[in-house]
Amino acid sequence: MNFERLYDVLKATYGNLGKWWPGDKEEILITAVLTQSTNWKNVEYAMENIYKLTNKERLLDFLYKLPKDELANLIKPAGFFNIKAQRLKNLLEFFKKYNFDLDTISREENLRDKLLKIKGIGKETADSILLYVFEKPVFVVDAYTKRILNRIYNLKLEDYDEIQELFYKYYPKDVQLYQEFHGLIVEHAKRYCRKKPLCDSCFFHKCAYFTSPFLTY
DNA sequence: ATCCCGAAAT
DNA sequence: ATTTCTGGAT
Repeated sequence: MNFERLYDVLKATYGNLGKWWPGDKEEILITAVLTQSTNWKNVEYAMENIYKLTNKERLLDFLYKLPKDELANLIKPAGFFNIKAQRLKNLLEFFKKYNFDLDTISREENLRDKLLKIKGIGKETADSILLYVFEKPVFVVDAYTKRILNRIYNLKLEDYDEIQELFYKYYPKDVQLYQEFHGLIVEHAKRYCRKKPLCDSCFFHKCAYFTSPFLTY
């Protein structure tokens, strides 16, 4: 199967995921950190704890003012809570400089580089924020993306930027497309393309469009 | 390569 | 009981 058809096949399989990342912009900002190497259910538990003490309108300002150890206690179910509490503090400190005005931040030059300077915000988290919060046409690369490229196309790429360029080369820079594409990749990886792959029931295993000679699963 | 961490998924 | 989770820093 041609790489440029991957999106259509995934979409035909899993349907319309739309924006896929749940929550409003302020919420996505927080969950982008909480979900680092953590399953989504535990992120929901952490957000539930937070919303016992505040509401969506005051979310960012509330977390900014909350002492770090209290924040760590709230987000405990999300794991890595001490590190993530510090990372959220670092992130919120950056946003505080703009009075949490997302529209102003969105207009900043070299926003990706500015996000990457925040300790605890790596390429994947930065790009997730750019794509789902600021709605920039940035493709998010994650471990699932690497796994799927490896298993379906035998592309053993490790470099983040190189993988990102691959998607930019074959797909138009479109926010809706990238938002849904990343979601489709995650959903497919969670359901079938796991570390221990479920190839027997995987769609790609007997996909009529699949013609790669490098099928490894 | 290892640490950070709890909890779901298997 | 063990593995894995919408990573990043050291």
